[in-house]
Amino acid sequence: MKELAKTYDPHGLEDRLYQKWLDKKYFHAEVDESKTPFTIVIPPPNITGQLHMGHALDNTMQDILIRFKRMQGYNTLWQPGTDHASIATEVKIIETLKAQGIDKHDLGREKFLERAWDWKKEYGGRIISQLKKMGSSCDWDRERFTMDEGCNKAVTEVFCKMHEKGWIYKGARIINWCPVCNTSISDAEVEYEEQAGHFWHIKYKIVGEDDYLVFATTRPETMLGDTAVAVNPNDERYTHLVGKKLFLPFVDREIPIIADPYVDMDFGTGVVKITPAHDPNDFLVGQRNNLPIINIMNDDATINENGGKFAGMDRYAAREAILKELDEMGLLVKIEDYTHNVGTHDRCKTTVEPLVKQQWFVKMDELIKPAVKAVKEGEIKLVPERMEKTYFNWTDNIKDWCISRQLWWGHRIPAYYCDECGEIVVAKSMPEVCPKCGCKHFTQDPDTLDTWFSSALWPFSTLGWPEKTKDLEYFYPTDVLVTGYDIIFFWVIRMIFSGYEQMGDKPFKTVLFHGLVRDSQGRKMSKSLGNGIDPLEIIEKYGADALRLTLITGNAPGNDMRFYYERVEANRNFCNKIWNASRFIMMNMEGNEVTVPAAADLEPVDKWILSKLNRVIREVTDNMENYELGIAVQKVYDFIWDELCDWYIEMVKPRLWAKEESAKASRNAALWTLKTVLNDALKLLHPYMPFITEEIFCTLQSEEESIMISSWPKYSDDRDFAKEEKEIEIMKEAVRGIRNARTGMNVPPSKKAAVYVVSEKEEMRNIFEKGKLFFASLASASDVFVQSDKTGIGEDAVSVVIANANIYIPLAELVDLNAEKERLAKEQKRLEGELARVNGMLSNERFISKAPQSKIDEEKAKLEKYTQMMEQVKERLAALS
RNA sequence: GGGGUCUUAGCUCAGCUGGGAGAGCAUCUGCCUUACAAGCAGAGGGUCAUAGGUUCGAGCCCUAUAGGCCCCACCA
Repeated sequence: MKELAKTYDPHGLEDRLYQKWLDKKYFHAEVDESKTPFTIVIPPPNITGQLHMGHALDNTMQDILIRFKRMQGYNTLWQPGTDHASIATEVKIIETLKAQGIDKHDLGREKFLERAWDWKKEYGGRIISQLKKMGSSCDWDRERFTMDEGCNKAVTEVFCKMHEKGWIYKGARIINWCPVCNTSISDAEVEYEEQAGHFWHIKYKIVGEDDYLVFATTRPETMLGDTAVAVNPNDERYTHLVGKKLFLPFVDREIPIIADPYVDMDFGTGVVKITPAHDPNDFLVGQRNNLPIINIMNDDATINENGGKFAGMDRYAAREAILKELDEMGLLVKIEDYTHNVGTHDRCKTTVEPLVKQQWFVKMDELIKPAVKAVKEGEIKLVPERMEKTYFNWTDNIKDWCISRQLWWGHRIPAYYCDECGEIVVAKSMPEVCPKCGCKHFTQDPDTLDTWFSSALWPFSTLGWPEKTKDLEYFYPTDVLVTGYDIIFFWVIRMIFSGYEQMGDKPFKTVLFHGLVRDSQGRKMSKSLGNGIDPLEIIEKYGADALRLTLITGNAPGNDMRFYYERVEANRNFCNKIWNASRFIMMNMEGNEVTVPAAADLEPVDKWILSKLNRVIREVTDNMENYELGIAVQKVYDFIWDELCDWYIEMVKPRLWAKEESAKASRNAALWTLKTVLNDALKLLHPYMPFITEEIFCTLQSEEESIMISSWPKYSDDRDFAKEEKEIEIMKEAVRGIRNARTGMNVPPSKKAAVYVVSEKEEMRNIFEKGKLFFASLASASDVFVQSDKTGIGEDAVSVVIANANIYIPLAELVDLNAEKERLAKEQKRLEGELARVNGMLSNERFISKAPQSKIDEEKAKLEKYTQMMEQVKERLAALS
């Protein structure tokens, strides 16, 4: 047998085992009709990205599920890949170019894209290698990219199909514009941020009258684009003015006073200036009232030619200039401080400018219906369930999705414009002839698609769609999607409606959400704060298993968690604990051929631990099936550390030490039990801690080639030993009592003493008789005497009361009678409390009549036990006084 | 404005369908007991935010209140 090193050192070991798994192709999945598939598609990380704690958590969860199901015998596929992340990547490349003094536009589209692909080559692989460090068992042979040939094909296919259906259209709508990134963005990409601003009260002169109309605005520069001023139709203050005109300064335009219900009479002056080109609400008012739309801004948010003398100024400079002039003209009535929410671009934090522009949109009203139905009817399950509220909140207020981006890195929109007549042709490739004018020259739409357009197709595009592949037929729909709740709108919903629309079926059965990993102070980890913790550093220092365990324990699905080094350390210590326990077991197996013991050779302790393990297997499996990953691993942790290491191994030591021939069968039974329990415990732990479990497993039994393809342990009725479990729990209680009493008396562990177990019940005497050997060792006893009365025991002994037995430790020279009385008095008080509680319950008639019988029986048993113990304590106290 | 979520031991958090409050870390006391001091044995520490309600029984279910966090919408 191989030997394990003396302390656990993850270095070297992790890379070696990961390479072994790769070499053996354990991660690879092929269609196999004889097996049930279990599929997870990875949320593709951005090629700009480095592995951060969020990825670490996300991928650990996926790997746990995949490894669990693989061991259960499913044909598991974890489909990996990366995302081109159009805007994020483009921004990064522009930055790099800028550092070299190159402007994107000078470089030109083609050269720029060459650079982008270079970038992909250089950094696309980085995150993948980092995922491997985590132990992720993805099928790397199937690695995909959102802009590879297959995904491109899927994107084009979807675009054309949906356009044909009329669900993708081009139109001039008000969209969110980022003047820094120079592109439109979707509603989901706008982040609202509270900012201190001002509320400027301005007045316009009423045409033909000597009067003015006062209104307030937070963005005075947009006045250049005003095409009306609105009041509420029910506002009697202004009814007489509706239909009249106002004079708009600077641009010398007369604009109407209109009535529209959008205006809130109680807010401000009850008058709103209407700028249809630069405000979403105003745009709607404009549509209702047929107002002209006057765009006053260029793409970089400077004022355009429609802004008269302010043309060319930046939006904020124009604001200052306009205010100054209005003030000079006496039109600025007052300035209020005002805090309001300002929309910013989530990527660059620039204040977005609502603009009216021609863009491509996805019509959402019909598309969303199956996605709503699926979640409502439980076809798709969200874990935790409360995420459904968030989901429906979005679907209930869905707006059309602006999908065109004025970027270069991404899927170019398959729309072609006839150079002659401007006819738009949407097609999979450049059309030959214009259907309208017969011309043969086309120009493709320069815009690209929102990066989420392609990731929405990820669950089926990666399996070969639009081709009807076997993979698609076999692995789709996938089983679980694991992701953060922060991208539920961006990605989860869009995958769901895309799945139903393109595949006619859900993309996955369950969505398992996790929260954010925060720093120890609860702050988001971010570059600007510099509080990010690099998972690779943690792996370097503590090992991937310790990191994985830290990310999974002590937090519930969908909840944010804080990251503490102390917790990683504690989990590293657990690694060491398993390592050493395994080392101990193997040391003792050395030179012994361990065989399956005869049933009669198994001692009660052996049955006790087997029975405990059996239950842990059932519970852990249940928890994992229900995605309670943290609870599950906590149970394995407790089982290994508390039951196996702190109790069972200690109980079994004397049997392992015994060298006489007559003890051989017992030693073999102990060794077999140790090996069996360790083996199954390792299996239960493997999904969480793949490296250490593999290393030990392979050392422990050379006949199996890897734990990751071994079978998941199963609960078995044959391993349910209720009687032995009870017996050993009684002995544990006795041991604890003795240790407690000894500590209370300040007896050092080195000081051994005889222990007398006195019980009138033969059953009790048998239990202790059978466990005498380990009982002596655990209770620091020089000798253990099991007897039915107090023969040979002096009164000056420490006594420990357990149900149906009294344990005496004669330590004449050490016993302080007063302390002993005090200890017993304390015990008496505790029992009094217990009895009061039990009696209270049992004397409550409504409890007796309404509580289930099992609960009543339970309480009755307790009453009996405590009554009996109380008698003994009283007796003992009487004897001492 | 709408919705969600949290408030449990000094700290960070678990606690599944209601049936005697748990973990890790920290603190205190003993132990280098031949797997492990990254360890072992023990101890202290909680009116489970507050107030009501449902129930034989509430940390868990319902209502209200207070405070924290988050999401969505956004009154110009």
